[in-house]
Amino acid sequence: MEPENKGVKGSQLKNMIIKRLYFNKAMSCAGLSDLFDKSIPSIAKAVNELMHEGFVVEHGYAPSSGGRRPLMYSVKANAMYILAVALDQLTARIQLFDLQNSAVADMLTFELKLLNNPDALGILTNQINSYIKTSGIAKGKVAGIGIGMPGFINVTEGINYTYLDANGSLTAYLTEHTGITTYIDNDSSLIALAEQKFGIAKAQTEVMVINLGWGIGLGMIVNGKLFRGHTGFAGELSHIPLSEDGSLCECGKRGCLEAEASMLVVARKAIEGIKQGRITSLKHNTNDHSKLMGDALLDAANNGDQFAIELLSDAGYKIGKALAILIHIMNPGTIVLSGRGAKVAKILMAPIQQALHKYCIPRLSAGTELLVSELGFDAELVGAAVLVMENFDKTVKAKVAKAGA
Amino acid sequence: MEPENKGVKGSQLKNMIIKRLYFNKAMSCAGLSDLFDKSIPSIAKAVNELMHEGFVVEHGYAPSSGGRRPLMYSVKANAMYILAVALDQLTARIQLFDLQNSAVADMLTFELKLLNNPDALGILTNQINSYIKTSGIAKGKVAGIGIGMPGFINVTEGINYTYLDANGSLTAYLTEHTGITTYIDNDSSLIALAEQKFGIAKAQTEVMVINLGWGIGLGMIVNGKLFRGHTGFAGELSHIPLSEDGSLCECGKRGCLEAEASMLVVARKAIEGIKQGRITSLKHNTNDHSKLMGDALLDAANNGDQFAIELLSDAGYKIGKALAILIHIMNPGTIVLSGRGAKVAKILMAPIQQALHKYCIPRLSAGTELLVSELGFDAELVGAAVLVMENFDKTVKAKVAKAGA
DNA sequence: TATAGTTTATAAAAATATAAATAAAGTACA
DNA sequence: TGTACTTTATTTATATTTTTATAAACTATA
Repeated sequence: MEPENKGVKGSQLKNMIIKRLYFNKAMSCAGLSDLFDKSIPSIAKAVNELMHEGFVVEHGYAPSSGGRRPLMYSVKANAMYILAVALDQLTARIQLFDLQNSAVADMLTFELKLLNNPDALGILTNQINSYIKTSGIAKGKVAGIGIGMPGFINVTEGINYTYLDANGSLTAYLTEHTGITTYIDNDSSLIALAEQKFGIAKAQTEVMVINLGWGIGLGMIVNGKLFRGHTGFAGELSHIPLSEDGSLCECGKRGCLEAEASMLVVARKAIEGIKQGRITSLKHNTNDHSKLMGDALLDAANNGDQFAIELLSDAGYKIGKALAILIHIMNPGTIVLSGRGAKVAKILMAPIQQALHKYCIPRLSAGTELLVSELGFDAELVGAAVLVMENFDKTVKAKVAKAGA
Repeated sequence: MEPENKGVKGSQLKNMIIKRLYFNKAMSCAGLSDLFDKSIPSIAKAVNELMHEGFVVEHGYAPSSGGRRPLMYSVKANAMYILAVALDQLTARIQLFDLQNSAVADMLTFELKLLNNPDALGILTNQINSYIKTSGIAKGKVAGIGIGMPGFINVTEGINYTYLDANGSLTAYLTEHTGITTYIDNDSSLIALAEQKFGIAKAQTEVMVINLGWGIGLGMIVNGKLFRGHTGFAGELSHIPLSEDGSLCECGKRGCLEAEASMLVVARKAIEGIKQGRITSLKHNTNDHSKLMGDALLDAANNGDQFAIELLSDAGYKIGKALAILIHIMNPGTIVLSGRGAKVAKILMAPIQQALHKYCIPRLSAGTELLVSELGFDAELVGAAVLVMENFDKTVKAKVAKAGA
């Protein structure tokens, strides 16, 4: 009936090629042929069409590997754009990227309280719309919106059961009110995705990414893909029973990692210590609010404050014990320390390694590399952009407005 | 050059269909078309060829779902056979199955010590060859040999680094000396595979299978597939740090699950208890050997012996604590208690559930079903057969001798 | 510096798979 | 009981994809 449905299969191959060229810098027809298990003529045809449509450009010749040099192709950076959104409990960040993950507009940061805030969704929608308008980029050229946020999320339905109640699917709501296909996922999952696609764990297939925030999150890459478990709760590292006699956790149990080693708990310990007269540069920080103290504490530790380092080392050892358990079960190739706390990761490394030596079978810990994120605080935004392109080959919808020369 | 290479793609589709019909009892052309994303004519052609070749037979009409009833097809049971081998430290089992997993020859059981036994591989090879000969089945009709065994195994290379040194690839050796393509895998992994394909966890995608043997093994099904981790050590549940002050484990650490709750440890505790004069029916069992005591203990518990039940309950509670950790990290849909100890699983269930209540976040344990294996001791053999058919679509080799009417 | 061997690219012919049309066999409901 | 709607199966014409052959560009080696 509809003529635009013709050749859906062919256009799917083209979408797969765009997606691949987004993740890899450049590829040859031969490489794509191997990857997709399609003949070289088929790939060449699709690539040529994509060039004419303005999505792909030639990228020069790669060095020979013993024969004729392959002509490389890469995606045209400004053929499409991706809107990335990163939310935490209090703050929202919005950033527009091109297809080479370069920012094409200044990042927008604004306060957005998620908990018990019925206005939050409306504010977010307006901010997204006005941000795109200000950027001067046509909506038709935005491939999608990716959103990372805390809470328990049903990815396929696009529902966050904890925050931003949209009376149904949050992504459906945003897709309708922005005119751009929207995807959401858990913040820790997106950080993991970013680290595996563009970060320190690039191309690794078994990666555990620790999101050191106010809580302790875990994003799991299993078999090269995000793993969420049967009901979406996988990676609840923060509430495994670590010790019998630990302090009481908000979840009602004792000895949880989060109740012993999260940045929030460390900050509270700092406040307590100061009240009891501990000598520390944090003393001058009269602020009694845990989260502000947390930020101050991280900086103090990096500046050599002994009390701050002591508190972090204690937390690190406990994190290490949890990682030992994780290594035994998952045998990951890589563990990445990421998130807000990544900036003190170097201080955490020593006690973590110490705990791994004590609690890990050597042949197991030997197979796992412990690394610190280089993306840092940007990881969640990058992950949100990745989320959009991860879904790009599944989009059956009409392709983004023709790219033009 | 070689004409038999022609149509490899088409024959691969046919192998995929045979594999699918091995796992599902019967399927229609429409169903296969959906599954493989191929057109119905393509599937119909392949199915008809397979019928003429004697691999597939009609299986009657399925009930209508609102339209014309689909004609179902199933694999011809005696078109091919599978040789399954299950090894533990001391005993070997060999069994020949048809494509409907029915035994077509009596099971062969014989002593085979794996540790420090240079003759083991030769004996096993001879036993396999003579078993097939005795069965009267032509070697050309055996699709493959699947072997499950303890030890650290490199599946792709077919090497067991712990036992049965073949001076290289064990599977290559056996393939050469039997003339039948051979595959090996870890015993716990194969038990998991069996439970997911033909056991209590059929068609589940996130399954953790506990192999309650002399040690405590874990086979992991993630995303519907066996998961082995980055270097093949995933699922080392038995050596995670459970408590700070537990007894010393063979691995050199303290508080490991295996040192607290394995059947071997429970048996040792029983021997000790008897020496200290505990009242128990096991008293009459003068045997001081842990493994024999273990078997006696399982039976005594099932017969209501209070001392045996007490020991097992204690072990069960510790296993439950470990499962709580596993649930937090993996969020599996199903946990199956399988292996040698499965016959006392009902006794273990109560203390395990008790531990889960104590150590698990409710919304997590609510998503996981705890089940007892129905395959029992046969699981490893079934898993070994499954292993062969799992690889059936990857076989590029000349197909098994024509099935004939 | 030839020569043989690789790898990549392109154009034609050949093989293959799919969509569309049609038929067959059933359900659901007025 | 008949009509409309589904689902499955088969045939044919069409479209697509892959071989195959050929050429081009480069490496390695005698």
